[in-house]
Amino acid sequence: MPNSLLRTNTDRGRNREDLREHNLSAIAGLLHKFGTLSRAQLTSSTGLNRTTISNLVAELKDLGLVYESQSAGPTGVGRPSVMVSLSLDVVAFAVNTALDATTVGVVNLLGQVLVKARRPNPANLTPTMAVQIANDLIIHLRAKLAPGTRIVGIGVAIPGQVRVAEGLVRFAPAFKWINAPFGPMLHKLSHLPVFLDNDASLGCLAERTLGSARKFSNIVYLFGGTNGVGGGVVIDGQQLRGASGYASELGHIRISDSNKADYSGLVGTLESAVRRDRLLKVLGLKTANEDELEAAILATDSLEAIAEFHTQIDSLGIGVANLVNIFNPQVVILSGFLASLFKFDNDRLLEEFRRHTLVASQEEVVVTPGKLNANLLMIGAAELPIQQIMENPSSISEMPLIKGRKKI
Amino acid sequence: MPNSLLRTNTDRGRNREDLREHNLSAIAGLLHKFGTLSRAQLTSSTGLNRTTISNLVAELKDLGLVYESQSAGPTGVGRPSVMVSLSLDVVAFAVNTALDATTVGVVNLLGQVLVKARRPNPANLTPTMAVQIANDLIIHLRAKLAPGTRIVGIGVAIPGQVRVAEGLVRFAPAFKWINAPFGPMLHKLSHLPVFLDNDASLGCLAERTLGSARKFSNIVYLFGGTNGVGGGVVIDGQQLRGASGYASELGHIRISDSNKADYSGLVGTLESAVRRDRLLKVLGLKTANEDELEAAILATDSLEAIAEFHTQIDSLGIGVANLVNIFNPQVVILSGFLASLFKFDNDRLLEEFRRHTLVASQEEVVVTPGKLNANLLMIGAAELPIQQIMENPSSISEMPLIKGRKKI
DNA sequence: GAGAGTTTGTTGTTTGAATTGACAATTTAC
DNA sequence: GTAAATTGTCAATTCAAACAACAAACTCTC
Repeated sequence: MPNSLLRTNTDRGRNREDLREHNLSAIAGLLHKFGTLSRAQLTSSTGLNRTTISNLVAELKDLGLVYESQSAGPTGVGRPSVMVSLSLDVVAFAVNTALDATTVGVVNLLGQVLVKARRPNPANLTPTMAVQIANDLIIHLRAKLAPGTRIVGIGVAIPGQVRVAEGLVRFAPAFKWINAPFGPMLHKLSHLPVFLDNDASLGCLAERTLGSARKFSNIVYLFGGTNGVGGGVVIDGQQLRGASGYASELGHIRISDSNKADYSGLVGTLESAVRRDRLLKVLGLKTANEDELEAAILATDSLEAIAEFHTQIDSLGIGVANLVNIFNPQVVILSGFLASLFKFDNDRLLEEFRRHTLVASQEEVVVTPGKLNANLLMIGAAELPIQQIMENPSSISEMPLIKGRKKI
Repeated sequence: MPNSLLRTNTDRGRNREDLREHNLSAIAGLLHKFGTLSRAQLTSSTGLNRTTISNLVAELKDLGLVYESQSAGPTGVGRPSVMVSLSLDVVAFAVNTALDATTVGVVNLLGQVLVKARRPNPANLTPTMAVQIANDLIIHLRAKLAPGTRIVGIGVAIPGQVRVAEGLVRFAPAFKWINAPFGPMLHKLSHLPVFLDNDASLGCLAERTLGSARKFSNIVYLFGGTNGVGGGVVIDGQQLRGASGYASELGHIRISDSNKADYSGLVGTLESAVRRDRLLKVLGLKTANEDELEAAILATDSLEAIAEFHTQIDSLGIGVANLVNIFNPQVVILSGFLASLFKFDNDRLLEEFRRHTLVASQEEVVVTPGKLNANLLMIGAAELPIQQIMENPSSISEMPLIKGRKKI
């Protein structure tokens, strides 16, 4: 008897409905990646017939997911093709529950952050309080949405390990949460679909959607922040999540015999060797935001500081090398203060990286800093419900619509 | 304009033909995983209609990929369902080009190795010679195949890095090959579809098909052999290959500050710390096959040997921990002499592993030795062309068929 | 052991998503 | 201004899956 553990979606049969949904999804996905495309481009990209594209686009239009417009400039010989774009009236809420504050943003399908709201968190934040604050901010922002706006759900970035499928925060050291059912709780209050993921994984998703990884489908992403080093991995366009959703804990791979511990108590790890607090210390800073820290790193001429940079860069090089050997990605993105270290001396980092990788694996890899900063997690978190819609376009009709007379 | 780098198969539209092929593939895939299944089980597993299953199975039967039979025992209330099984007349060639010899086997869709042939390799084996030897053995075995047998292709296990999509051996240190187009060369001689992959990845594939990983779809596999430590990874049922096919070089992740080099010249890696030659040395052996080595490991009471085992086990524990943090798999399979070390003291290995993993990630992981030994690479290599057929069942009609009167 | 109840296989019919073919619309090239 | 090229649209066609109805083959009950 087939075991549920084993049954994957490739084993499931498909019917005509699935076929239709897949093709709608293919169009939505192309538009999400490339922005506006002509119906002719959709035809050649999907390999479907002109008539079919026409039909599918009409359905997406009825669903309110896309709109059509005349092509602007000259398009060459022949009748100009109709341009298709993702609707601007469809948005997702992005929630970032961080140590100091909760931020909620409204993000549209293009990844543009339309509005943000922020509220400081009290000390000893409990899951219940965090969910309450997030929901308050959502209600606040929701009231501002224009009539005709469709809400597709909530994406939440959590600094910790998340069981993605259940929306469970398995362990968040910053808050000392263990097994907090954040997703179901927020759903109960908001009555919206809620999706959770680890913050570093969402940073990766953001860079993939709008940042340095846009052109790639095999990506390793490393983020260095105040809570340590996290990571995200994309394999053939799919986010690596693992069996329970805990995968891509790239900061906790052991790279050294050292007994220095990281924020989770593991010794000799990448996170224990590449530390923001030690950078602040050698630079004589107490606190600094990302830009300030980077400016200080690039400006200093303290030998002690530079020695510390070198040590950390070497460790980072080893970490990157390990990940390249393991994943053979097209691109490695360094974000947060890791990007600053890279900018300080990228030659040194690349040299150390090359020294520890197999020749073949390092051939075509690009190591590059991240492009997004300010709204990184907003974009990444919003991407979770947005991806859901892209995979299942017709489900948008069940999502809440802001009522009232639509402005023209 | 859509960039070819970005266009994935999810962007491509599907038509009725694709739908049909997917459903044929779903049935073939289920049979490949579970062996014989009834039409009723296929109906519930795929979610398709009885009529449709009947129709699809009939087509697979016409293709010669499956056969039907009466159910043997009692099946409960109601009319007994017809049993469907994969045909026994469809085979693949498996080639293992190793340092000492080339082995070719004939493997059926059930993963059973029907015949094998082996020829010692000369010293300084060139790619041309290796391909020639493999093809000779294939011709030899092909002559023995019964009339009515369908050949679906050749799978080749290579000890080195392989650009899978092109069938190129990028680097094989054992033979000192660089950029050998093994796949195209063998195709030219044999006129059969040829698929190459790294040997450790194929070991993983074999354990997944018939061994310890059968029930899992998120797998980390580590193999220790005479050429060092290799690995394979399966994520949501898909083999990890990376951008070029070089991924899952798990032996070359750096875990220590040590300057000891591995077989590829990288220092401080898992492969440099867990070494078969040092095991042989402390055991006073010159050579040993897998079984002999394992027996010696489990039998010795030399304190020096045990100390070496402990050192290697600790390193292995760290390596496994890193991989669990990165991949969050359901199972970690240790194969080759790594399995012997595990059997020597699994408690020590598991303890070291747990000490270096995050609590959540280690929760449900099973660490276990591999189950297959003798025909590991035969099964894994054959799986490459077989998977191709499972994904594209109707393509089997273009594969060569042994002519003559079929025996009954 | 006969009949009720259950499950599966089969046949003819229906449904609907993609395709095809023909023609109209709109641009560029000469 | 006409030819060539490309795209949009409409009616008709195709065919894979589903549906409805019935036949077949089993178990269970009395």
